Amino acid sequence: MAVRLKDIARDLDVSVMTVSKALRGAEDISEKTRQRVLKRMAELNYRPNMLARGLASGRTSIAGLVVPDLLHPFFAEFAKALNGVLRRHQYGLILASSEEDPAIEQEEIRTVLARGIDVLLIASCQTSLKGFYGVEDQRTPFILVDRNFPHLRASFVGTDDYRAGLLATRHLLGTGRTRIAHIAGPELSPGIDRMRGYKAALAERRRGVPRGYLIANARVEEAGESAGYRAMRQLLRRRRRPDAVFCYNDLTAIGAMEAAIEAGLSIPGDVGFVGCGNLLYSRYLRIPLSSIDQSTRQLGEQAGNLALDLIQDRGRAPQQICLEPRLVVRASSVASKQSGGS
Amino acid sequence: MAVRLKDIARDLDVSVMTVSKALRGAEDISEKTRQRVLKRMAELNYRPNMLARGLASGRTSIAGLVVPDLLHPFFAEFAKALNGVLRRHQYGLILASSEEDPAIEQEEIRTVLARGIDVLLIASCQTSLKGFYGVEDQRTPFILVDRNFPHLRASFVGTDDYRAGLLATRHLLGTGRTRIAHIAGPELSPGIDRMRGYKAALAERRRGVPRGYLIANARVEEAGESAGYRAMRQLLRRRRRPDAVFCYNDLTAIGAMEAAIEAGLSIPGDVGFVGCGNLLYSRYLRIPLSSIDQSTRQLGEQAGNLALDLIQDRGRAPQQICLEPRLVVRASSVASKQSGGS
DNA sequence: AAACGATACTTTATCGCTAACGTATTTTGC
DNA sequence: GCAAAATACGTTAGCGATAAAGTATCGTTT
Repeated sequence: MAVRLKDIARDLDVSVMTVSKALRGAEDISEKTRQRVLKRMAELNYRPNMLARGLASGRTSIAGLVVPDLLHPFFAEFAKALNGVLRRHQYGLILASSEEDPAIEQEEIRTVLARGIDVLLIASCQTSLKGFYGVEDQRTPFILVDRNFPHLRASFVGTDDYRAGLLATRHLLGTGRTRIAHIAGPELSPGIDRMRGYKAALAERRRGVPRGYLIANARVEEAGESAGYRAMRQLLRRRRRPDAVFCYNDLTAIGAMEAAIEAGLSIPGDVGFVGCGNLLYSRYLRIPLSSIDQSTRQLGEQAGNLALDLIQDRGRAPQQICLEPRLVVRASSVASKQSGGS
Repeated sequence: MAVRLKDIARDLDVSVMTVSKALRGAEDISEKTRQRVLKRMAELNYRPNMLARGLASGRTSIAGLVVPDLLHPFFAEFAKALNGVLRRHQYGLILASSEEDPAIEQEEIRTVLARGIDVLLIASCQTSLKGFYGVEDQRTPFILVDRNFPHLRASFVGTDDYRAGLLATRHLLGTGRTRIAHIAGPELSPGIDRMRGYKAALAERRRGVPRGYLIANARVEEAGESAGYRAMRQLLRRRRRPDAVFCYNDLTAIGAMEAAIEAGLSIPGDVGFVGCGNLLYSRYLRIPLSSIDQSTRQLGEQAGNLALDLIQDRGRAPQQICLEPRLVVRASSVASKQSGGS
């Protein structure tokens, strides 16, 4: 079996407690004994049993992350950055996916909590706060990621989605488009706020949303491209077809552009597109996609740092971190541009 | 605090052990008592403390996964599928990334092992077996994923990479190409085997590898596209430039195609490309990419099932699961095709 | 009716580690 | 030179669960 404190204690003829203290750098240990202990630990390749430590100390050095979809590049990138921060602080990451299903999400939350995680990060797909009761009355600190609940006084790390919608739509207006449609996301904060931004940008020009130009698509997350494809087909059936579309995210935009190309339209000539998320691959697409960059990596890093802070100081007030979105212009919205941005 | 067995035992005036047995469906409990216990558990929303259970029973219901890069769509897709299988069996997943660094990998392996995982899945970036000593002499069963060590008698789940290279290169030969280059991957089993397949396909036509047509790129994984870009630039400097390139993976191919387009070449007219991995986005690229599909999702599912099997039956002999690769032809290699495959 | 076995629990002893307190031994102050 | 304080270690008592073995209670068998 694995080496235990007990083994080292026996070897050195000291108590288990002395070894434990030396390991964790406690104060009341002589330098000499500590060195003896550490030496022996190195020889035996000792690693503390984290289950036992967690059970005894109440801290596991594990963070839990619950996302709707691991495969979605946004969450993959987020998870990677988060994991990097955690690793550097000797923290582990236990991962769960809700598959965009509120019921699974609740179950997964309970499961990871039962594993004694020190902090929970969650990109929730709950449409109401109801589903959050389980988390709230736990002692475990938690951070909402990407999707916020306006009336929940909780920590949040995400994008200013209202501004994202604003920037995207302003950009399309700025390129002279007049009939701008929006393929909206699910009814969670990002989708709602991006739509609000879209409407606000139109309102700045004293415009409203043209009838039938707002496509709601509750299940857009699950099948980004195909939902985008279907939504675009719907838009193309309008009497006056739009000359630009702001899409909830890049995957949606990919599908929407496919539909446009299939219908024989030229991009960005006949119709311009802007997505959101600025996925790694968006620049390599058939028509490089203009997008709103969310600084996903920074989001992951900030979330990691906040998580560590919350563990350190349980009493700390919830903190809201909202990164500024940034427009990246590529060929899908502006003719002259071959490619651009990062 | 959370509800414990002790609380339920007190409420029902039975011993903790009785409650524990009722919970786990042991035989020597009366139906009546079991129902009483389960009822009370439901009322109190009881969840067993998995740390305590793990410590006492030696089984944590957690699998560990160590990958080189979470962001790489192959591993993201694999992880998603794996996680799906595990979730359905009430297993958790603890995730670690080696960032393609053998030293970090070893550290992460030790870390996850110290957390008492029941099984380890690992896509290793060790170039030699040396780094595997730590895993081998543990009791924890493990599965090699994607990257195999030929002389290690261990379980493996991955692709027949030799055949992948063969299929890709045969396809390019079949479209009448005569000067086929290869941008190779790192010196791990997939890279080595795909290259072997490439050479074998050429040999079938009594051809060798033209001088300078084989670009080795040790660090290709870390920065797929930029490495592919650089490699292609190198190929374009040859006196006779290649008329086709088989790329180690799709990311490499994306970068390589960028370089070709930048050099004013037409794809697939002047030069054809085939990648490997068939990423979700490969069909939406500027020029839809022909690729070798690895059935990544199935890989994840099979790995999950094998992992569960290994936990059930520790003595079981190592099993090697090698899925058949499948060619997906798109516009990057054949002019007429607009798009194809799935 | 004694013996047996099945049934349905309970008791005891860990799992490996840590928090909190306890106790020798040395150092310090005056 | 003696008490108080500091130093360095040890003891005890869990954390919340489970494995293994122990014990009442009962119906059955012969």
